[in-house]
Amino acid sequence: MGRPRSFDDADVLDAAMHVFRRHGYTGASVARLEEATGLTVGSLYNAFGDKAGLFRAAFAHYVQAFARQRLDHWLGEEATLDDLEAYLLALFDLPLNDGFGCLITNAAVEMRPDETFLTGAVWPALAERTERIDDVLLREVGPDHAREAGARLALMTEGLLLLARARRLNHDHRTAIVAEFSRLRELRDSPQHNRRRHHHPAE
Amino acid sequence: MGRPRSFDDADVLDAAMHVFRRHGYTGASVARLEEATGLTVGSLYNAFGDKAGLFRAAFAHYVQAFARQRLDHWLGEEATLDDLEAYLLALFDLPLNDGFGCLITNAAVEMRPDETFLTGAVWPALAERTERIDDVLLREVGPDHAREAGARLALMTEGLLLLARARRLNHDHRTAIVAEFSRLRELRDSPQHNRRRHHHPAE
DNA sequence: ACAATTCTGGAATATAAATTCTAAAATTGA
DNA sequence: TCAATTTTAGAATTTATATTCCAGAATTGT
Repeated sequence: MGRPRSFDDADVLDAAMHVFRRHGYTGASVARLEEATGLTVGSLYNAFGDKAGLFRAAFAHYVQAFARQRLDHWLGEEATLDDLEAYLLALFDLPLNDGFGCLITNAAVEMRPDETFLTGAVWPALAERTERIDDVLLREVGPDHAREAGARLALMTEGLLLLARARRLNHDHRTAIVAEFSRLRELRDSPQHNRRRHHHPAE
Repeated sequence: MGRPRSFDDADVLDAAMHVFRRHGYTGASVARLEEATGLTVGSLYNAFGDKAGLFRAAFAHYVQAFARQRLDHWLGEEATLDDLEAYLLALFDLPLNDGFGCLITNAAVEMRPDETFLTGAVWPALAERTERIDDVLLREVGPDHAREAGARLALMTEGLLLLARARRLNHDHRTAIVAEFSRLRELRDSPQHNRRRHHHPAE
């Protein structure tokens, strides 16, 4: 049924998502997207409708194949404070800290006027991140502290990603994260703390 | 020497800065800027050169007449942790929390590709904010803790402003700020803490 | 009062960008 | 092999937007 595509969707979206991450939505010209993806406008429009459609697909790809990947890797069911710390500290090194930031955070700023995209795509992506962090905290420091610690870490995480894009992340910020986690570990390990530790009764 | 301007620069820049804050740089069309400022393109271009020049002026105006104003008000030479807390908590209420965020934070994301503007305008504006916060902390919690606390608050502050633009700021974040400051006060008031309190010997 | 200067309004233009279109190419199923 | 279908390439077009231009208005200094 017709001529088959000469490209792999995932490859194209991967290239596109990096262009959008670097240049932003408006700064990413169709010419640049052609160059980066290796496709011509015709194919791009045939496959994704228009530039906005390509962006939606690239954003969804970033969330699903990149952000969620990292969440699954570091913040799974068994994740500890160490894992959560490692998840955040990775933002300080390559390949993550390449100076272009996180597409979700960037989109939260640039796509703000597009209510539909903001609430329909950005909010869920942000929520996924914070919920995963909250899950770890709930298990590790217990419900008494998880809420406050979660909100604090949410602020710090978005701050990290903002400063990463501004190329203003430095070693002091890293130290602050490390210190934050040594404090969270104290919270976890304090004996008089009536947290409910996470158990797997069936195992 | 020629016809005088029919408008006040500060008024125009005030209107322009709000347009840029809402819509971003590219999203702010010249037509919208005309409407908001009450000037026509001719006058706008005569006064500021081009759209980029108007943006630079509006950004500088935001920093000087708005952001620095707030810093001077809350984070002066005598500012305490209470003042710093109030400075941050104001971000949760109107008129500050109008859902469009901070022009500096927004520009850090959107203007990232413009190296000249990023390093020449955004970096100094960000630095002004963090340095003022650090000054307060240095006096209040002492040099031993100021560095770490400063980095943590820098992250939290940028996180606040990011989430404010995404319309994702909620009461938990507010609680996290309040909790953070009750902890900083403990640090300040802890007797065994060998901080050097701020004195004015000449007074 | 008049020359010089600067500002204003808005139409005209230029520029840059996204989008559409068309002919050719590559495939499948009959 | 041929009809039907989809993709591809890139030129042509459209659209949106910034920018320029110019004639007229408003001022100052001489």
